Amino acid sequence: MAYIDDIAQHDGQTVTVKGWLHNRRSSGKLHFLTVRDGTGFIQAVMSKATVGETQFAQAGHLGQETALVIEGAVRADARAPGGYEMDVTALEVVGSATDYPITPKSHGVDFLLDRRHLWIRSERQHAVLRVRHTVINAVRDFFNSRGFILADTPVFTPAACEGTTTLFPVSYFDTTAYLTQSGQLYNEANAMALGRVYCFGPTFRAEKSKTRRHLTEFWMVEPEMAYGTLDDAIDLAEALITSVVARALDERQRELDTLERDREPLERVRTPFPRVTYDEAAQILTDQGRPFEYGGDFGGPDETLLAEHFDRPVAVHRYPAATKAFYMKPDPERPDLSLSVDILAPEGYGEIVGGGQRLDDLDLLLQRIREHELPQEAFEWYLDLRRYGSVPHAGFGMGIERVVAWICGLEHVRETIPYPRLLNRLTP
RNA sequence: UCCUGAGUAGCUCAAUUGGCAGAGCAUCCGGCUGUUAACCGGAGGGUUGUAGGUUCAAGUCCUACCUCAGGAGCCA
Repeated sequence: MAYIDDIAQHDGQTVTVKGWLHNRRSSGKLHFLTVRDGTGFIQAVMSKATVGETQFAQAGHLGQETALVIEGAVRADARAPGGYEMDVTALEVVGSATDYPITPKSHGVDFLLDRRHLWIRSERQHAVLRVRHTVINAVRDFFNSRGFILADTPVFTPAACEGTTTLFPVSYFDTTAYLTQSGQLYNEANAMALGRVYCFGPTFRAEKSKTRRHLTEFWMVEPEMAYGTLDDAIDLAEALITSVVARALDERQRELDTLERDREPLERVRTPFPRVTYDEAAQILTDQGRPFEYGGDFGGPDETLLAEHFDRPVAVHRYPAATKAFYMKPDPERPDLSLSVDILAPEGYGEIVGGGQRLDDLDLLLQRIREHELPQEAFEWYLDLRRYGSVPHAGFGMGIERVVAWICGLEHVRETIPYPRLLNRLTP
């Protein structure tokens, strides 16, 4: 028994591989069977002279995705796509397959998404999901090695936390709960308890967005640091992004090749990142002749234009307070600005990080809650954090799917998660 | 919610001015001892998204609806 991924260790040996038939080509008295086992792909060569007439004929009728076990000798061969191939001595069918819908030719997005449970068997999807795996592990290792404590926040949240328009309501016994759209508020409580913390889980937004950057269910990692400042948050985000990209480049070369990803832009991702204020960013856009109203948030095309100015991710900080959430701390030198930051990925992948320093003053926070017309009673527990030993603190959220889409060079974030949830798609 | 575009064979797409419904792949049959989305020969496969309308004649023109895609707003 061997896995294709480490087939090179078995050169010259006879091994058994358990997998599925990915593709088949025939040439008279030879069958070329591309077999996949989840770890990789290998070409198995079956000769009529070796296996005999009956088995050879049977193998000629195997459908794509037939589950099978093959036995054969491993041999290095320059003609084989993976550098190695197997000379088949025995083949056993474990589960048959006929008329597999995803053929080796091209398919449309809708067709593939309807068959996402099968689509993930393809080579490109293997590559993307392996990169995702590496990104997630790199994120966890990054925080774990720096003394951050994983403290996950609830998925069910009570009513009316941040305005309900983008929240998914769910029936919760005799009341209504909402699926979380951020672990932010609980993260702050956790930071006051444990110092430096992070949460990492799915978040939900009922936004009616149909763009290549949006999912209704996506995974977000959110660190929060007690006694942290805006600059600390930017430093941390910069180090995190750099670390994750380096890890993907190091561990997933083969996958990035499969995806035909140009590695050069990723290799430029090193600290320090350029940092510009919102005002400076607005100036850049104005200089580019882009019609832009000062005081508003940047749109998708604005972000792309801004990112094109730099050779690596760019941190845009100090957005107008009016565009950001009620818990953002105002800049002491310019109270109309907030101590906030967005980090924009290159190549049009948009905002991958959003965060900042939080409001730690009780009276000002109460005022903001009133200004945003939020129900104070729902925030009493959050206000307690300012009543009992309030300290400066900062953090951010990073969207995993956007990071994976950027690293893989994909057109759309829907391929970065096994089962994407989109505006009009809840199945499979 | 708004803007733009697209729905034709299992899949990806053609079909000229409104005039016989086509190809490649997949499937089935046959051929080929080194194929790389193999190739070669043959066969089967259609309520042209749905419902109306105009016309001698509609895949093609008109109306409504449905589905999908891309984008805007909003966001990670």
